Formats: sequence, structure tokens, C-alpha cells
Amino acid sequence: MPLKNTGTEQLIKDTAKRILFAEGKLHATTQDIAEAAGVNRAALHYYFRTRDQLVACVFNESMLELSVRLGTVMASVRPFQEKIEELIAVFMKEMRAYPYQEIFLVTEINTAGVELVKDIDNMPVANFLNEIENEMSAGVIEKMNPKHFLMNLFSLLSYPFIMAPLYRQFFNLNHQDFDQLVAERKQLIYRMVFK
Amino acid sequence: MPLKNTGTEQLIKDTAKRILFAEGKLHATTQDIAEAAGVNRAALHYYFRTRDQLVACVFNESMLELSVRLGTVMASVRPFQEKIEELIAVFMKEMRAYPYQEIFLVTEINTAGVELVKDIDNMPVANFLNEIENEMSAGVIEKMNPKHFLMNLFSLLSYPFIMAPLYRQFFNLNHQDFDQLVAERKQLIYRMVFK
DNA sequence: TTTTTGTTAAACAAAAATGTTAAACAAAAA
DNA sequence: TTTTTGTTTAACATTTTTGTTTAACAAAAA
Repeated sequence: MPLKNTGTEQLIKDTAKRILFAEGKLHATTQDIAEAAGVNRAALHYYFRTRDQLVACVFNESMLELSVRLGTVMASVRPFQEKIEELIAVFMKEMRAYPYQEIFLVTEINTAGVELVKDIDNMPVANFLNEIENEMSAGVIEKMNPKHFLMNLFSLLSYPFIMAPLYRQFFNLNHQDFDQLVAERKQLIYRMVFK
Repeated sequence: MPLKNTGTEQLIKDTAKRILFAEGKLHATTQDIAEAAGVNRAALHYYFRTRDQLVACVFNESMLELSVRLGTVMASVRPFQEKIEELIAVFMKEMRAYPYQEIFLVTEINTAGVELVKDIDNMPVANFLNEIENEMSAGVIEKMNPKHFLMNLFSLLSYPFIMAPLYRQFFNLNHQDFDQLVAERKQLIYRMVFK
């Protein structure tokens, strides 16, 4: 609980997030993180006691952040199509910056055996599912289980970013060409969901 | 290079794949793997020298297997629509059994810094991209960059399996209900790509 | 100024994970 | 049978990673 706040605590968290979520190095040690942050490894202990607590902290913040991001976009008072547009923009930007954030969350859940995380507010999702269903009835989008609609959307948005290292292989593309390719997907996805 | 072959080597590899690809425990130690396989940890060293070599072996086999699976489906001599049907069936089955295989590959590439893996045969993919383009010209499927068509397909197929632990949270579903939901996707995806 | 508080680093200690060796055992070959 | 070969185990050694302690330092407060 530092009061003077030289930003070191935040720096460590941000660095951890960069290494884990952006670089996708899920096996990063405390050394790796401290080094990348330009601080002594003991500083890490000073702020977080243990590696597990640092990881737990990053996990919780990330989980909350994801929840808030979802909630904000879904609960915003705007026409449906604008909302979807917003959702695509927000999540694509996030995936570009932190492609492995959700992967980190899932592998943490798998290793730590966190079965059901409480305190997750599902109301925004539940309400949004209803809104989707209404749009389907109105004929704006294809009729299906609205959960599928959401899963489709997030799949199309997220997966190519995560698989980039493999897709560059299989498509024989360099970084620049691949980045250009995925940049095209913003419009493509929008057109896909509104058939 | 065992000649007697008691199946232990294969058992170790299979167990490693189960823990890494199926259970998604990407931090598994040699202890974890040996224990799960029911062998002494030294047996692991006997067959693979080091942990890194075991992981490298699993990585290479997995990479090859993925490449072969892709090639087989894509190069099969069948009508396009049947091919897609086959592709969906094959990859969904694989994702159900080993949801984290591609994630493992990607995170390994990220940590080991394997930039470009040589010896990957891209001809099947290249040919299939042409085939897709022809079908687009024929009006069977929506016109777009055929790479997007493939990325869309694999995204829709794969992502929900990987995100299962999170989606169960956000949708408030138990395992059984979620399994039923994703089972519906086989038909849904087929209908989606053929608009 | 001295004191307090927050912060950092260096050195050390403990634990965890990995790697090595040598010996025992079983089955096939000589 | 004895010998050889492949396999497995137990015990030990090393390395890596993590955690702890102490002291030093800087800035604000008294």
C-alpha cells in the first residue's frame, strides 16, 4: 500500500500484462518481468509479496476489465447496428494490442482450477442477448440462438489475431501483409453479421 | 531409440499431449506428466533426454499432424461443398478432443521465438485458396479474399471451444448445456458459409 | 535539522524443477 | 545357461526460480 506512488507498482503490472497478453509468453518468470520493467526482482516482492499474487492481481484486473468493457459496449444506449459497430471497433483494437489476454485467463482457470468465478455481473450480457433476439425478430439479422450470434462475432474478431504466428506460416505472409489482411476484417465482419 | 518397445515412449507423449492440448495446462512440469503417465520421472529423461526435447517432440509432431490434417481435407478429390462439410466435421472433432493444441503451438512459437518453421508444405493451402476463389466466381459463396473465408471458417470452428471456460461464465451455462450449444454449431457454420 | 515513510537494491535462503548416475530387473539372444 | 540389451527405478546433484532479510537511500514531515 504505497502512498508516495512513484508509479513502480503500475509499471510492474503493465509490464506483466505486456509480456503475458501482448507477447504471449505465458511462462514468464519474475526475472523476465522485473527485467523488462527495469526494476529489481525484489521490488516485485515489495509490491506483490509473491509471484502468485502478482499473477492473481493481473488476472483479477483483466477479468474485471473484460467484464467492464463488455458491459459498457453492450449496455450503451444506441441503435443496435451502431452498438455492433462499436463492439467490433473496441474489441479489434484490444485484440491488436493484447491478443493473448483471453488465452491467459482461460489457461489460468485451467491450471488453477478456478471453476466458477463469482462476482461477475452477467446482466449486460443477458440484456444484450434479448436485444439481439429482438433484432432477429425484426429481420435485421439472421435468426439463430443469440448466444451463437455473439460467439460468432467474437470468434471472427479474435481468433485470427491469436493464430497470427500460424496463419503467417500457412498463408506465407510477412507481418506487414498479415496486418493489412486483418485490418480488412473490421468491415468484413460488420457486413457478415448483417448478411 | 527403443527396440523392445513397451509403449512407454508413446504413453509419455500421449499423456503430455493430453495435459497440454486437452486440459490446457500449459505450465505442466515433468513431474506432472510423468505422474499422469504413471511412470518415474527418469523414464522421461531416458526417452527424451530433457524436458525441452519432449516439448519439442510434441510440438513437431503436432505441427506435422496439423499440416497433414489440413492437407488431407483440402486436397481430397470431392465436390467443394462436401469438402467443407468434411473440414468442419474433422476440425470440430479435433477441437472437442484437443481444444488447446493450436494455442500450445502459438505460445511455443512466441516463447521459443521460432520465427518461420521451414518444411511446411503450403501447396494444399495455396491450391485450396484457388478452389475457394473459383467457387466465389461461380456464386456458390460470398465474394471476398479467400484467406478471409478460411480464417472465418476456422475462427467459427475453433474459438468457442477454446473460450469455453469464459463463455460458460458469461452465459451462465453448465458443462452439459454448453456442450449442447457448441454441438449445434456444425450445421450453423455450414449454413453460414453458404449464405 | 532529525525523523519518518516509502522505495530500492544487494546478498542470502529456500523451494521447485530439472538433469544425472548407478544399480536392479526382465526378456530376448547367444 | 550366460550374456546382452532395453527398461525402470531410487538416490543424488545441479540449476532455476522464488522468497526473505537487511541495509541504504530519497523525499516529505516534524
